Amino acid sequence: MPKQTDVAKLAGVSTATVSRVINARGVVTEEVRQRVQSAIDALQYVPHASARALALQRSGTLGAIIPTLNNAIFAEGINAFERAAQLRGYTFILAVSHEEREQHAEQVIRMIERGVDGLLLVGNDHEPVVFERLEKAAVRHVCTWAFDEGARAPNIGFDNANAMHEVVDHLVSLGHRDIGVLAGIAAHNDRARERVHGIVKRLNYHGIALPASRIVEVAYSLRDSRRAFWQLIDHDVSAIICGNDVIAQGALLEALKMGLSIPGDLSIIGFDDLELSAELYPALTTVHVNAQRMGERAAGALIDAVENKTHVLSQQLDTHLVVRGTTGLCKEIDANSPTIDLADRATV
Amino acid sequence: MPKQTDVAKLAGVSTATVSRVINARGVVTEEVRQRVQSAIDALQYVPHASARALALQRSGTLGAIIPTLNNAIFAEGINAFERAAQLRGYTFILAVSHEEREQHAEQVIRMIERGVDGLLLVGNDHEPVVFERLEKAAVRHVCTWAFDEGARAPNIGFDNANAMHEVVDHLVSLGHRDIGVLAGIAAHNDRARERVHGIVKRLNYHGIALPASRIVEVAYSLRDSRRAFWQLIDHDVSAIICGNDVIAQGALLEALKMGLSIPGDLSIIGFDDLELSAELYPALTTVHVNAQRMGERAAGALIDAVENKTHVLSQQLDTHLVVRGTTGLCKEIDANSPTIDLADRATV
DNA sequence: CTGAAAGCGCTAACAC
DNA sequence: GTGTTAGCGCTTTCAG
Repeated sequence: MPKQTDVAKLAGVSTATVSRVINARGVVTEEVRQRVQSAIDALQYVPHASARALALQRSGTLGAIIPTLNNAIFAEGINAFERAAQLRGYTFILAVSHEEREQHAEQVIRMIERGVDGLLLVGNDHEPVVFERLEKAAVRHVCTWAFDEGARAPNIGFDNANAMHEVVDHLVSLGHRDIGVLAGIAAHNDRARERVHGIVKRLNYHGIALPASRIVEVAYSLRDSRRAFWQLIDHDVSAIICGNDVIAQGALLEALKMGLSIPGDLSIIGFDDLELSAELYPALTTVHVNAQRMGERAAGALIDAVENKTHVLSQQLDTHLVVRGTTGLCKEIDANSPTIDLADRATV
Repeated sequence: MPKQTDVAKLAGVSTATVSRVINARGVVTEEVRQRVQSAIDALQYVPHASARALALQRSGTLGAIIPTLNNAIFAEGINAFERAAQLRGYTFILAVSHEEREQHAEQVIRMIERGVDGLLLVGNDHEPVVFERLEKAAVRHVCTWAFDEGARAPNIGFDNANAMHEVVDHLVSLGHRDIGVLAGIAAHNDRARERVHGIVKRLNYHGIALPASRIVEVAYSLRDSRRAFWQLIDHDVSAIICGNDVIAQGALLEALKMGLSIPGDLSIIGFDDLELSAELYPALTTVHVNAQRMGERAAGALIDAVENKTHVLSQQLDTHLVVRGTTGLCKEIDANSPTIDLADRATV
């Protein structure tokens, strides 16, 4: 592989000049610039990023550590993050933790080794050592998919608990009182915990209890969700709130398969608003999350902080309920009995 | 950030010794090893990957350039590729081309700059300059999602054309003669082209023509697929072969919505066998592709070649038709007329 | 405007 | 066994 010296020799200049041309810094005669450029083209010279990173003490890379790519919502966010990074000239390094806790701290260290300029993490639930290392190494980082006031690191995401308020309000206004939850696995996952917490809190606000037996934890997969659905159905619920759309899709598919009429017999609500959710029949009522924007914002915030030598700023994104075809009036409500008017209390 | 010199000083040894301890090469007294290790822990020393790469002339990274992450099949393959890379100690660099042709050659150069030890590409349809650069830089690479004898670079994937043979045979054996195709966009996409080519060839083998009007190109999205579905339906087909499962899911959803009975009125076949396809009702008949294995194999082959200083070996993976609920007898076939017996010709 | 030279942090001979 | 030293390819003062 040709190196800068080769280009310099061929162009009859010093390596310093070649460097100036490549990085468009300092001033170089147009004539020299062209000579260098020709040499670069002729040799198909490609600069050596590691050498550059070593001299510059900046790698020009952004990293991300995510739980999995096998969930469309993460894939979408990462897709956008990568694109934004690329547009601003940064290379993207990805690590998938595959939900394995031990991997995580290890992966953060790998990212520090690689000298990433900025790092995206998912959620706020990370071991303290993770933040210590990151701070010590002065690697800017941002926790996404969550927005908590008390978080140790900057957050770019939404309030998972609050997002559930309108979900609960919606169901309650339709007369539902017996509500079940098909939640994501809570361990090491603050998003899943916060969502359940938000549901409990808001039901409580409406004077409705949520017995533990009506909360079932399930992995984010269609198959697991279909199986878990049965555990809940036994508990005589008229509506199910799901930890995300994959779970909701599983529940919907299973409900339809067992011959239930949706939303006649049962209401179902998801979270994420995946492309598919709008296309199913009936289309899924769910909470819309703009993962693409979150990815773009995270990349932008990280890069801004790096280039302006400032701190990463938190940003709260919003979510909103998209009412579609899987939620309807609770059939156990007598049509003549007064339905609760939420107008005076439902606003947050 | 502490560097090797700091560790060396604190442990009272030379940097060479520190290096030996870290890389577990050469021999070091157990006592010294421990002293160095303590120093590393005390300082929370993290080696500098760029400096290492520069000295070693190997980066310890693997790269991948893919069209998008917003298609579960790529996400799955990349997820597996990353995992395999990580398990063998390699860092993963990802670039998404977002289907933009110009980006592509540029991205390959970025990968070379980063000094990736191995690179995964999707399909064989890349500009010659891409291969030239890669060969010149001696970066091992592999083209996935395809297996073509004549390909310039090593392939780890399946034969897209051949995969369609059993699809066609299946439909023909069910009596279908009026077949439509909802194909992926052919431009810059050899996989999409090969699939259509395989269909045409096999139909031809059965003496069935496929008029151009019955081939509709469509982007890989549910929404586009639903729209395109109408163009095909006008052409009076009894079965539709889709470029992938996303397209097939869109077609299925739209068909059900318009009140068609599936497979009674229309048969539909997909490609990829996404998790969802098995869960829909009726479940989708489709071609199973093991993207996870493909990702693992690609990473393994790349790393083997790098570490053994050999060439990357091609591997052909197989696909197979999974017959589920969206394909059935062609209703236009008179039940009494002799159905064609394929037993003697259907084997490839 | 351009060149010379030092140094980024690490590894690999080669001495000792 | 362990230390010394010379780069790996690039950028960046500092002279000129």
